[in-house]
Amino acid sequence: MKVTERKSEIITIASQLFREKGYSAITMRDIAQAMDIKAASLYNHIKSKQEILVLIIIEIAEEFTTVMNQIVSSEVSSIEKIKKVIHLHIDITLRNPDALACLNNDWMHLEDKDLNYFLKMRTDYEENFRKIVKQGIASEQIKNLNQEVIIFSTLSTLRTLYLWYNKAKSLNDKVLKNDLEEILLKGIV
Amino acid sequence: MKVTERKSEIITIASQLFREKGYSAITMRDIAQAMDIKAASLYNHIKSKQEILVLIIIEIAEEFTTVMNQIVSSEVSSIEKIKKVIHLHIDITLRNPDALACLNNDWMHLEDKDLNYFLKMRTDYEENFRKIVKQGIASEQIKNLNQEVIIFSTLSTLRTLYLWYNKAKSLNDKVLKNDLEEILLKGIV
DNA sequence: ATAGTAAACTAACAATTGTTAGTTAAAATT
DNA sequence: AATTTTAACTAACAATTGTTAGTTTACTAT
Repeated sequence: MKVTERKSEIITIASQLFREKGYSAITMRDIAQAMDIKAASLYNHIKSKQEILVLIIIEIAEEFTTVMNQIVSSEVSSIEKIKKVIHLHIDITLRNPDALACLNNDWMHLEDKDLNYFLKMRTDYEENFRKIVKQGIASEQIKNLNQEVIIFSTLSTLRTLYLWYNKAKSLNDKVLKNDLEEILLKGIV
Repeated sequence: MKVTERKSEIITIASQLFREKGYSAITMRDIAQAMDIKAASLYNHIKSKQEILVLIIIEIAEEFTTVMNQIVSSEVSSIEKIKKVIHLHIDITLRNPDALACLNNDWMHLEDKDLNYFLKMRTDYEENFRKIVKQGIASEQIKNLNQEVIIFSTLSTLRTLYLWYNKAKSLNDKVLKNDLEEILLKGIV
């Protein structure tokens, strides 16, 4: 199933619009207008509004899943694994901030098997992260604080990176990675 | 302008529904059904769908604004101020997780002066937080890392606390405050 | 040149949207 | 007891929604 030029234009523009007002608030006419065509013309390229959402979200989710699996099964310390997770989020966010916003805010509008597939990936991702943290606490590389609090405080920051994209853009990619690592691992004090 | 019993019921139920699918995806008929009445009956209590959104969001935003102003002008160290900000977020989140989700996800559907008012409060809030961090760096209580990265990593976690409400609920309020303080200030390593 | 394809168009649809008007029944106030 | 208020109802509206059908236009391959 080849993704044509025009089709990926739709996905890009839809991501931007979905990001601004959410999937439900954006109409096919909005998307069409942003592309300077009529709403009906969109259907030459995509099969439904829902398909656009699926294409935006699932690809990103799969990338997270793939790389997280590699990280978990790699032979490095827990701390190094967490650093890799931080880099993963920064990389994807800088490359695709709108799609990430959409993934974060509109995943619940996925339907049927796409929704289930997404939720499975999300749960697995968190479970993998939990594994890393557990391992880190067991090996005393990570402080023995409440595990869930560690997980959510870290993931919260990583998942909402897209909100700070504009500031992050003006930052050097290296500085961002470095300072974020430092803050998430060693705190601000 | 007194808020009647029934009116606050609508606000509570609407918050829950908005949280699940977003403002745009929830219809007046959805809200009515959840209250076991007809959509038209809602208009005996509220003047529009938009008014519901305003009532949900603005009250919370004003509470953040008020308390943040108190914190900034209090005579304690930067670290103590940040601790107070952490407690502020935890307190409001535990008390009102649905409204907070709504504030985070649906603020862009506010209109005209309500939108401007909200954005002003949000900017001021961030500016106040920035002041605290600046002061902390200047007095060498806070590490000299990129200021914006410190701000966004902290606020990201605090703003999405509502996502972890269920886990947080099972936690002791004191433990949550303590561990979150520790993590945000001194890191996990 | 001819035929085929890609991608736009117009027109229209059935369903759903927020909201209003007018009515009714019960509760509260006079 | 009479009146007003509260809060529900039914019915309907005009606008907007995602989508389909059928048509047209221009480029591509034969």
